[in-house]
This record gives sequence, structure tokens and C-alpha cells, in this order.
Amino acid sequence: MDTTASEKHGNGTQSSTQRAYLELRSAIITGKVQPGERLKVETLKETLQTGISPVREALSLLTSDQLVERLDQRGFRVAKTSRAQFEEILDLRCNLEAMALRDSLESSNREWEDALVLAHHHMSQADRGDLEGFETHHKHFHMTLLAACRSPILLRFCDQLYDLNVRYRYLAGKSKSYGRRNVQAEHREILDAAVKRDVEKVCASLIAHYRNTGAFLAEQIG
Amino acid sequence: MDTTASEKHGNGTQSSTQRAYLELRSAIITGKVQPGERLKVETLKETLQTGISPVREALSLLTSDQLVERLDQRGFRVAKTSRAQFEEILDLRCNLEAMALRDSLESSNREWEDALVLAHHHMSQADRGDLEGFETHHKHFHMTLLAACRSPILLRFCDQLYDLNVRYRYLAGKSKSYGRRNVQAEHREILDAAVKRDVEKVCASLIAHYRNTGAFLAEQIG
DNA sequence: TCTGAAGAAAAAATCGATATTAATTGAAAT
DNA sequence: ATTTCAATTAATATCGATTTTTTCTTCAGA
Repeated sequence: MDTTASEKHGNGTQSSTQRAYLELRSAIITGKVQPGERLKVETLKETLQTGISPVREALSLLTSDQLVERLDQRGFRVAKTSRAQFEEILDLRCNLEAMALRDSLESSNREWEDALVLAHHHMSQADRGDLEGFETHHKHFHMTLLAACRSPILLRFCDQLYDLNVRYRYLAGKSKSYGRRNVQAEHREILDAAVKRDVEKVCASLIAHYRNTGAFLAEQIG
Repeated sequence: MDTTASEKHGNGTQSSTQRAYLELRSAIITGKVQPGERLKVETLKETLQTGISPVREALSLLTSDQLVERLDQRGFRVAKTSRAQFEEILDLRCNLEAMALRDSLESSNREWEDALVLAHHHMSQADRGDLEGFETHHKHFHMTLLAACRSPILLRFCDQLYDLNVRYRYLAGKSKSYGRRNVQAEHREILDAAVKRDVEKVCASLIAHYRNTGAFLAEQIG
């Protein structure tokens, strides 16, 4: 029942803008709308069952996430993808997450460790068939790893990069099932090293994990 | 005559949203509106001489730049500042710009070198009294340094961090004039090392430059 | 047949008005 | 005097309509 942050005030309402933003973002990440596809406000208004203003605001927000491109006065379109960008994202993630991870481990405490163990447990029990469901847990595990890092801005960058990357996973992985490699073992290795606070080991394992997945996906993309 | 990217199509028009965005962003960075200050749409509509929609879109865009915060259904306000955030930004800039700089130098060519020399020249000739004018040149020099880097996303992060940082400069530097340290010499050192493609030297000089300025500003902020 | 200009159609951007929601004030009750 | 609740006020969020811009189509002229 992850009803997002906007439930702070207690009431279960969520602004139309927020709803539109989340739904559209999900559609882009999971590939329900194609890279480069034109995003017409009139069409989205129908699809998202809302008015023009929320749609435009959602699109503005997605622009900053680099998931949508704004064209002059010619509307919006889904951001294009490329092999080059995929590799760029991979490299950046390795570098930035390593930074965040070092700091996270350094300032980690018991609650963090507990949260991480749980995140791993939930991920390992998640149904691999349900790609979207599994992704939620997978992201949660990786973000929890970094969560103790004291730089919110860096965490935001990592989060953004994660989403950009997941998009490529959906793009490539629609046919082939995800997880023929021993991803489970890699996650386990990361968890164990993290619990031991073995900084160098965790960083190495995490980067290896990303590069492995990356090499596999790059192959699919072509 | 830096009339932004939206002049692509040749006609000198600029959307209201873009105008509002740039003007408001500048007002926040230069401290014309205070951190934490409420941003009422009705008021901004007057100030920016435009309608509600462009104002709201501009605010959405600024939210992603981390210059504006969105409150539930209670509008927007200027992002708060803090000593902690100032230091966070400083550290991040050192790390990310070093990354970008290494790659930029590696893939640099003659045009890049020429552009850098010019950027430095223009900065050194700019009037120090005109803070805003000088800032334009200063930013241009630092961004040109990184410009050959092949990771657009990383460059975007650096750009964003630069702006977040400049805000603190304005906040601190309104009274005391900027440049009592020998900033000129530091820039010169960076330029020379860059032209020589001495990667380690440039990175060291750049980081020293940031840390010096940072220490000075931190003192002002308190 | 090709080129280019004019007009028509489509879409985006913007505006003003309405509906919702939160903040404030003041009165009543403890 | 203080707290609570209700009514008022203010501001946000949203919508439908209008204006502006771009794109598409058609038709005249070379």
C-alpha cells in the first residue's frame, strides 16, 4: 500500500498532478510508450482521466527526470534511448553509487542494517514472473543500501539514474526472462558484505553486479 | 546575447513558461527572494506579468532543480538553505566535477582548448563590480572546462550543482566583495594546467579552488 | 512534375473562471 | 483565560474556452 509521500496530511487524497506524474512515469519506464513517441496533451488527458493543467505539470516534472523532452512550442515526447546513453548511465551509476555507498556504510546503524536485511528478504521472496512487482522490491533493496548516505542530493541523482536504467531493462527484457544469471547470489554477496561493513567488498560486488547486468543488457539492445 | 536554447527555430519568441522560469530562477539564485519564502501564484502572476499556467509550470521545473519546494496542496516556497547543504554541495561538486574534468581533458581537442582560453579571457576582463555579469562569465569558464566530457547527464548534474552553489555565494557575498583572495591566480593555474592537459594538476587546482572559496563562504554563513 | 505560397486543420500555450482545500478568525463553552 | 469548533477568508488546484503557433494540405505557377 505504497501511497506515496503526499499522504503526509493524513487524508488519502493525492493531487491529480501527482497521479498523472506517477502513472506517466511508470508508462515510460516500463516501455508502454515508446522512446521518441510524441506525447499529445489531448490524448494524455483522456488516458489519464484528468485535465490539461495536471498533464502539463506532470510532463514538466518528467522533463527534469530526463524521461521526457520538451520541444520548443511543439509539445513533448518520450526521451529517446541509445546504446551510448545506456553505457553512460551504467558508468555513472557505478561511480555515484560507489560514492553514496561508502558514505552510507560509514554512517550506518542498526536500523539501517535491519531495513536492508528485510529489503533483501522481500526481494528474494518476490515473484520473478511479475516484472513490475519484482522491480519495486529490487529498487527498494538497492536504494536501502545507499539510504544511510548523508547527501540527499546524491541520493536523488542515484534514484534518477536507477529509473533511467530500469527503462533499458524493460526495453531489452520483455522477451527474455530476467534472471538467468545468478542474480540471487550476487545480491546475497552484496548483502553479506554490507552487513559486515566491508566497504571495499560491497563496492566491488555492487559494481560487478551492475557491470554483469549491463553487459547482458547491452547484448540484448545490440 | 545569451538568449537561451529556445531560440532554435530562428524566431526570437520565447514561451511565457521559459521566460517565467528563467526570471524566477535568477531571482532565487541571486537572493532577490529569500530562502523559505512562500511563492504565491497570484503574486508571481503580477511580478512576472503572465498567467497562472506558465507560473505553475515554471515552479514545477524549479522544483526539479531543487530551488523550489512543493508543499502538499499548499503551494510552493523557495528552497531552504543550510550550512549542511552548503557543505554537501561543495563535496559533491569536488567529486562530480573531478570525474567530468578527467573525461573532458581526455577527449578534449583544439576547439575545446580555444574555447577555454577565450572563456578565461572574457572572465578576466569582466567587471568585478557587476556581480551578476561576472557570474555569467565565471560559470561559463567552469562549464567550458568540463564541456568536452562525453556524459551529458553528468554535465547536467554539475550544472545544477553550480547553480545551487552560486546561491550561497550571493547569500554570503552581498556585503563583502568577492575576490579578496587571489581568485585570479587560481583561475590562471587551472587554465594553464588544462592547456597542458595535466589531469592531476587541473583536478587538484580545481578542488583547491572550490575548497578555498568554500571555506571563505562557510565563514560568512556562520 | 516540381516548387512554393496560401489556406485549413491540428496541436500547443495561455488565460479566466470555478471548485477544492487549507488557514484564519471569532464566538461559545469549559 | 483557554480550548474547540464553526464560519469566513485566502490560496491552491483544476477545468473549459480562447489564442497562438505549427503542421498539413491544396492549388497555382513555373
